[in-house]
Amino acid sequence: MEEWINQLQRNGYKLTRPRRLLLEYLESMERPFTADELYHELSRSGIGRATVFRALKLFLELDILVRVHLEEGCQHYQASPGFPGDDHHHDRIICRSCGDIQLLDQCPMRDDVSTIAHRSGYRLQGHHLDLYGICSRCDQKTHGLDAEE
Amino acid sequence: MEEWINQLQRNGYKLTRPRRLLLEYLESMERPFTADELYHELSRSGIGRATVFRALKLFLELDILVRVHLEEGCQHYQASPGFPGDDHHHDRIICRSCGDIQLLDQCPMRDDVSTIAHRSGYRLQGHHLDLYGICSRCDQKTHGLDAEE
DNA sequence: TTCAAAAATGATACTTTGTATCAATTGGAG
DNA sequence: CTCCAATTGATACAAAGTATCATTTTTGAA
Ligand SMILES: [Mn+2]
Ligand SMILES: [Mn+2]
Ligand SMILES: [Zn+2]
Ligand SMILES: [Zn+2]
Repeated sequence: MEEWINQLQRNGYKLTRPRRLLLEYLESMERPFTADELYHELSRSGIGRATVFRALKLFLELDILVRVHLEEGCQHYQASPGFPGDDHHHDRIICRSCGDIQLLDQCPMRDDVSTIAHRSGYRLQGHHLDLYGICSRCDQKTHGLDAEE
Repeated sequence: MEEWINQLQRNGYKLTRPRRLLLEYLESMERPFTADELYHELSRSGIGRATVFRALKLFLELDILVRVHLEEGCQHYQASPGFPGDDHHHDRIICRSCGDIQLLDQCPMRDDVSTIAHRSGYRLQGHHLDLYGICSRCDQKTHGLDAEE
């Protein structure tokens, strides 16, 4: 929270009432949410729809939020599990049951990715990786289902 | 094309005039396109907007198309560089300049991904990987830019 | 070849997600 | 405190996609 506020101000953005409310809500939400959810939750406080979308966009840029590409589309967001301002290299693991996201503590890419890319005629710049699975919490509830890989 | 039509009928879908036109267009398009582009191109032939979206969805499911998550959103599509009906494990490399997509000939994941996931408390089910870079064709045009990793 | 059932279509209206505009408000540097 | 750039909320709009439904096609069995 403090970190988020610093992140805002460090980049020259003002800490406004709407933004503070949004950050507070964010802090209390452990699970992914949609823009709509956020809006309906906070519109009581007088926050406008446009402001919600503006803030989401800004928070994504500042790495305060991450977007979760669930199957249905791109409309879910979650507080970034990483630290704002780090190198933006976020390999993630996402729970297919509850949507929870964790950052991987190490990049599971082989050392020769660059070579593999080069075989396809590409000069490699970066990657985006999402692992999918079941988190331990959900695993306990649902017990023994499909495994792959 | 033949393969695509088989893929449709094998799964019990009818080969209709709109679908044939869409597949023909698909075949002729090497670069990613949007639903809108597709619609405006084919609406002259009397194809409805809803049909275009229905077909896109179907073709994605049948692995005839892939969706490209370019920065702006999820709205681009391209003929699948893989074979319909294969194992659906498509690690890709995408050109940041022209949007071209190639499938990787091998999975660049380390052998111990599963273990890495387990350290985060997850039972691993699969992954989605996109490498980003510059294809050789674009590389020749734009010459010497930013490299990462 | 005909023909009926199921699948698919196109028109239309609607929803969701997001952006542009703009007058009114406010945060925060000085 | 004051002032101005940044931000806001309202409104209108656009893009992306879905639900409904009466009409048309496809296909396969007779
Ligand atoms: Mn990585
Ligand atoms: Mn892989
Ligand atoms: Zn979970
Ligand atoms: Zn290229």
